Amino acid sequence: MAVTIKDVAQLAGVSPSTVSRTCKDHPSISEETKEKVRQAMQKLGYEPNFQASNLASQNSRTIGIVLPPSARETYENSFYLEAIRGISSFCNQKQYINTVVTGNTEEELLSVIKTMSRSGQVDGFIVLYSKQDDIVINHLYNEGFLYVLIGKAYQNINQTIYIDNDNILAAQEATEHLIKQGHKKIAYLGGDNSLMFSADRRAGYQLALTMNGIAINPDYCQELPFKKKDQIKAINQLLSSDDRPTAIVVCDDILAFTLEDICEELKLSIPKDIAIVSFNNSLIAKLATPKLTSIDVNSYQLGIEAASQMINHIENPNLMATKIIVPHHLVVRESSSLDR
Amino acid sequence: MAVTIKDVAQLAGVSPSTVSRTCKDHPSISEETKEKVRQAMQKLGYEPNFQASNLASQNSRTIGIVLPPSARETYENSFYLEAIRGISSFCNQKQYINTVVTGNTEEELLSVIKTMSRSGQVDGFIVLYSKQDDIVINHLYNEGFLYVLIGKAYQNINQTIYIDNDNILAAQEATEHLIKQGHKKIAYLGGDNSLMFSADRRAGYQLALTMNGIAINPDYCQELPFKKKDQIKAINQLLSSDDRPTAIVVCDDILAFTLEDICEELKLSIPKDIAIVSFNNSLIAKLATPKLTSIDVNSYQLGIEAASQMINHIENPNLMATKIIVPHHLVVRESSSLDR
DNA sequence: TGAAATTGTGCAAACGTTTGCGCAAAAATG
DNA sequence: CATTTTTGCGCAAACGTTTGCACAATTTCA
Repeated sequence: MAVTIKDVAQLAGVSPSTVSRTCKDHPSISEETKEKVRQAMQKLGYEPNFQASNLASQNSRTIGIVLPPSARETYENSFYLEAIRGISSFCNQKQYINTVVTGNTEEELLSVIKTMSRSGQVDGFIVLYSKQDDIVINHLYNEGFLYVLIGKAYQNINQTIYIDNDNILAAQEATEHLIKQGHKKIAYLGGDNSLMFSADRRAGYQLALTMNGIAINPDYCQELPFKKKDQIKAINQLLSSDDRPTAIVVCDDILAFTLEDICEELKLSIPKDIAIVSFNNSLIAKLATPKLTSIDVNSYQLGIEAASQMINHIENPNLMATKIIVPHHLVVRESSSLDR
Repeated sequence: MAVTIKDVAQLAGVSPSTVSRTCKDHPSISEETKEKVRQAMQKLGYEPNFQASNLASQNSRTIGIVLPPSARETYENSFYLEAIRGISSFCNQKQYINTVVTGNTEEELLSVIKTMSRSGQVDGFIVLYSKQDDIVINHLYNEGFLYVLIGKAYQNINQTIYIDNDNILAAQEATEHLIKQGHKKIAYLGGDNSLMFSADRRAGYQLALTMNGIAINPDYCQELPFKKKDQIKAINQLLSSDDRPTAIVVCDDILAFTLEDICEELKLSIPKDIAIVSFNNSLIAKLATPKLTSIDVNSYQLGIEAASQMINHIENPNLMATKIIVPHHLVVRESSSLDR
C-alpha cells in the first residue's frame, strides 16, 4: 500500500490536517512545522492520492479534449496532435490530467460527453474545433458546463471562452503578401464554411482585396466540397477557366498540396503561373515541391493557452469569459515568391 | 449538487449498497429490485461519481499515454494521433479515461510519470514507442508498474505486454514485392535502429534477400542520421554510387517522400529507375507523386488493442503478459509497380 | 414440522483527502 | 498583570462510493 497522509503525519509528529495544509502552503502553518513535514514527505516519497484529494475537494483535475467527429482524413492534419501536446504539456505541469474524447459522429461524441460531465470525470472540455450549429458545443453551452473552444465562437461570443488565431488578419496578410508580388487575380479555396476558421480566412481574403481596391470575383471564392474527387474537379475547373487566377490563398496545406499536383498536370508553373499561400505550416508544406508558403498558426501554443485558460476558469469559477488570440506568422517559401 | 447514490436509493426505497450492486449487476440482487433501482436511476439521470468510485475501489480507471520524447518533426507522423484515437475510443466505451504524457526529454517524461504513478493518477501506461535502453521503459519495468508497449519489447520480452505489427514479416513482404518485380539490387533506408520497429524492418528486409538467394550488400543497408540534411546527403551518395540500387525499402513514408524528391533531382524515374516501398500508409503516401506503395500498419487498431490489453490487465492483475500482433497490409501504388 | 441452507438486502466501515471550527498557547494591548 | 487578539495546530465531519459481514426471510431438506 502506498504511503498516505497519515504516515507522513505520524513521522512528522503532526496531524493529517497539518500535512494537508503544508502541501498547499497554507499560511496558518508555521514555517518551522512545514519544514518538518516536508522532510517527512521527502523521506517517505509521499505523493497525495489523486482520487481522494479530488473527492474531498469536489473536482476532478481532469480536462476533456474533444476531437472533431469526422472521417479519418481530417486527423492527418498535424494540428490536432500539436494542440493535444500543448494541452498535455501544460496539464502535466499543473498536475492536471486530460482525456481525449473521440467518436465517428456527433451523437457518439455527445453521449460520451454527457456521461463524463455527469459522473464528474472532467471539470471541463477543450473543444478542438469550432463549427456552427454543432450539437456538442450547443449541449455544453446549454448545460452551462465549462468549455473552451479552439477556434472562434460562432454564437454567445461574449459568454464563451475561446482561443484562436486572428484568422481574418492572417488571411488578409496572406492575401496582401500576394498582392505585393503584383497579383490582382487572386482566388480563395476554402473548406466547409460552417467551420469558423475557414469562414474567417475567407473574410480576411475578401477584406484584403477590398482594401486594395480589387473587385471580388465570386468565381474566385470557393467553398470546396468534402470529397477529394469533387475538390479536384472544382480546382481543375477554376484553373482552366479563361480568366484563370494568378495566385491562390488556400485554407490548408493538404489542400494546397493537391493544388500543386493539379498545377503540374496542367503544366502551370508555381509560382510563375500560379502563386500559392496556405495555412498550418505543417511538414507537408516543407516537403512539397515547390515548398509552400504557409501561415504558421502555432497549434502547440493554442493548446497551451487553451489549457491555461481552462485551468484558470476551473480554479476561479466566476471569471468572465476571455478570448485569447495566439499570433501567427507567414513563412515565405517557394510557392509564392520568385525572388527566393 | 449532482444526484448521488443516496438520492437513487431513497427514490427506489432501497439502501445505497443495493444501488451500487445494481450498477455492477451483482447477482445477489433480485431482478425485481434491480428493475426498480434502474428506473430510479433513469428518472434522476444518475451517473456514479467517478472519483468516489475510484477511491473506494482503489483504482483510477485512467490510462497514461506516453508520447516519445522528441523534436517536433516526429509528431508529424499521423501514427501517433491514430493510436491515441484508438486508445481513446476504447477507453470511452469502457468508462476509462486516458491522459497524454509528453515532454521534450526522457527526464522530463520520467518525472511526470513518477508522480503520476505515485499519486495513483493512472493504473498503467501505454508507451507509444519501444526503444532500447529507454529510461522511461526501464523505470516502469523496475518499479513493476503496469505498462503496455506499442512496438516490440527489447528486453524482458516474456514479462512485458506489447502490441506490435509483425514488422519483420511486413518488411519481408515489402522486399519480396520488389523482388517479384524483378529487382535484385534492393536497399533499405531505416532510422535510428535502437527503435525496435526500425531494427525489425531491417531484419525482415535482410531475411527476404537471404531467402531469395540475394547477397546482402552492407552499403545498401543504411541507418540514416536524424538530421534532414545529413539524410539527404546519405541518400544522394547511395543513389550516385556506381552500383546504384534499383529498388528501396524505406522505413517511413516521410522519408520515402524525401527520397522521391531526391530522385527527381537526380532525374531518376520512379518506379522505372528506382522502385520504392515504404511504411505507414499515411496521407503523404497518397499525396506523393508518384503515389507511394506503403505498408499500412493499422495504427488505430494498435491503439484499440493496446487499450484493450491494458484494461484487461488492470482488471485481472495476475494475467500473464500477452503479445498482440496486429495485421498489416501492403498497399500497392505507383512507386513500386509499372503495370498499374 | 423443525433445522439447515439459500437468497436478498441493509449496516457500517472503509478509501485518503480537505476544511470549518474550536481551542490552547503565545503575543499584543491597555 | 489581566484582558484581548493573534497564531498555530488538531478534531472530526464531510466527499460518494464499495464491500465484508450480519441477518431476516424464504426455500430446501430430512
